[in-house]
Amino acid sequence: MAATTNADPENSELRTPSNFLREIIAEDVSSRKFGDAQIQTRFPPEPNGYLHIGHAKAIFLDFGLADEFGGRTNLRFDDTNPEKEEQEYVDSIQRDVRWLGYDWERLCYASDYFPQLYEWALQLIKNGKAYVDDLSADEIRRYRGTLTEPGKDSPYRNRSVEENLDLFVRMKKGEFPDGSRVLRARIDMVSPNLNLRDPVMYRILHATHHRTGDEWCIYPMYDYAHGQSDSIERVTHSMCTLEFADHQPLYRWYIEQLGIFPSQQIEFDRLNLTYTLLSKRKLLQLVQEGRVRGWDDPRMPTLSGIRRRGFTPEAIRAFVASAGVSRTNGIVDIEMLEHFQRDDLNRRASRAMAVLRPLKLVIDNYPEGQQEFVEVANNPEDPSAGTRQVPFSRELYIEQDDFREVPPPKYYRLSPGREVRLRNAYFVTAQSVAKDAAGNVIEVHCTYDAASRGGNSPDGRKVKSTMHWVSAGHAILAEIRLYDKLFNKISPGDAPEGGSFLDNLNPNSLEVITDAKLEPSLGSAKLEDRYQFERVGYFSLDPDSTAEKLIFNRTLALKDSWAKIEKKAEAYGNS
RNA sequence: UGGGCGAUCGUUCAAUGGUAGGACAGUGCCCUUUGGAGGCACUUAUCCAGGUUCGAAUCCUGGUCGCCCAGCCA
Repeated sequence: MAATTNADPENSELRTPSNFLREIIAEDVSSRKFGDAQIQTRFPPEPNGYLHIGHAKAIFLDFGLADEFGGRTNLRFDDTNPEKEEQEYVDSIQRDVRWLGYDWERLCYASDYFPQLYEWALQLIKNGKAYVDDLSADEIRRYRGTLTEPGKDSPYRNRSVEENLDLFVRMKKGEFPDGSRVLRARIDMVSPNLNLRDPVMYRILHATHHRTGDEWCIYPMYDYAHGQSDSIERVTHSMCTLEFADHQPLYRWYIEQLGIFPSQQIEFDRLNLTYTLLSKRKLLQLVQEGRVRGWDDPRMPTLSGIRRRGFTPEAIRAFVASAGVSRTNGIVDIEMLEHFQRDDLNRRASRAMAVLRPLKLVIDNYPEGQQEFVEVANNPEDPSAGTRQVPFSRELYIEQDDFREVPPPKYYRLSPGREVRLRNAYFVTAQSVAKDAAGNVIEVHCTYDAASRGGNSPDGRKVKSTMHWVSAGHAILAEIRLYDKLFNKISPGDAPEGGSFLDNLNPNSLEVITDAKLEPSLGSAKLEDRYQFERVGYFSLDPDSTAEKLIFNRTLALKDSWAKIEKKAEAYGNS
């Protein structure tokens, strides 16, 4: 299996109308640019952090496009910098790619190509295309020139092939300390493209690599490793993000000098989301400083974070497909992601009743000690999901928000004298309230209409509101974690004057409710189950959950038009 | 400021010289045993100035604005 996307053109769900990447590939296929070679792509993360929603776009494109053209995709770890890379990240990346719904043809590592890359470096030296430079990092930077000034040649640029060979071999043997020498490509110190001003190919790094251990003490740079790795894997279309566009001439230069398979690089725009930070470095900082609980904190934009939050791969794929691809740098509204997630969950999530902030509701004319079961649809969107029995009794919990002693305009829920429907159960009319010493309503007393069982009155009486409820005597207790945006600024990476991006953190991004009341069926919830707590939002079990203590995460709240009305009223001066 | 890339509704992606369209967001109405979902409708865009053409978002010229590049990171 290559990928679980849509090889079938009939299945248009994930098809965007058209995009420039698909057109390039289609053109290359019809012109037989690569002869009989199949379309080959690769997803090439560096294992130096966890994958995030931005990577989902690259994954979707790399795997999805290859699949569309009957091609294959490799997962390749770009592990050329041992100082930042770890096995933990290698593992998490594989887990996340699979979770998104993709499987790779081959699992590759740039480090597997170290011997070949080394041989090729020797070849370039012999051809006079590479040299060992003794300049310090600082000197190299100064010799490179600037954006507007040309660079100048290193005094070591014209060493003999023999001397370069000798020095490079000894670099590999470990005869020199870190930073003392580098191998550079001999290209053009006055090129307007800085990447072509004799770029470094190898640096000395006496560091232990997570896969090759201490076998190497010289490591190839990204530019020297990436194109050749593509070429080795016979990658036809090497898609990467826009910031690498300036590297393309160098990518081609190495391949041409070596005369190897002509992989081609194509750049597309990165995914940016409002209120979302997608910088690996800054996400790492949040984790290291304990600003979040870890890489999989449900507020994190990492795939492991949003997975824990309850997001689904189907929704993420649909979102990424719909957001499209281009070469502009824009920022997609986070609400678009949320829309696709709600849309997916609305179709699939089992409905349940849960009261987050309980208020006791007592039905005075319901016989004490009596209980009954009402039949409830598991998913009104999907009759095949069946029904379940939910216990009902004299004492219930309703949501605090669902009762107002003095109802504001347009408030349809329960208030003294008003009749509403308890979902799937009965009509009730509020009669009186009980208050604590501070004057807070702690109990609402009501009467019910026994003839309205199931939720309809035989006389055709209408009510304006339907509310969820949980039988007090049957309720199970749970902790609920409510999440809000991690940052309260559209572009969280933009630091305020004299501050840092941490100043943009939303102090209220996590709210924990410890005494939510759930209907009994929720007691058997499993990690992979998705629920809609009716009228509240989408929820799923958190891995912290135990048999003794249920913990649910709110994936997303339901759209709330009453909240909108309330907010508007407030804006108009509480009229 | 040298080089590269780009510019279409508020946002995002289409339209490949021939009716500027979809999605998200927003607004209004309808419907509803979730103030959810659904349905209908509405609002809003081709960066600017010239040119080519019967016809330009698209091609040409010149501007303007934005992003990226001066790691022995990727």
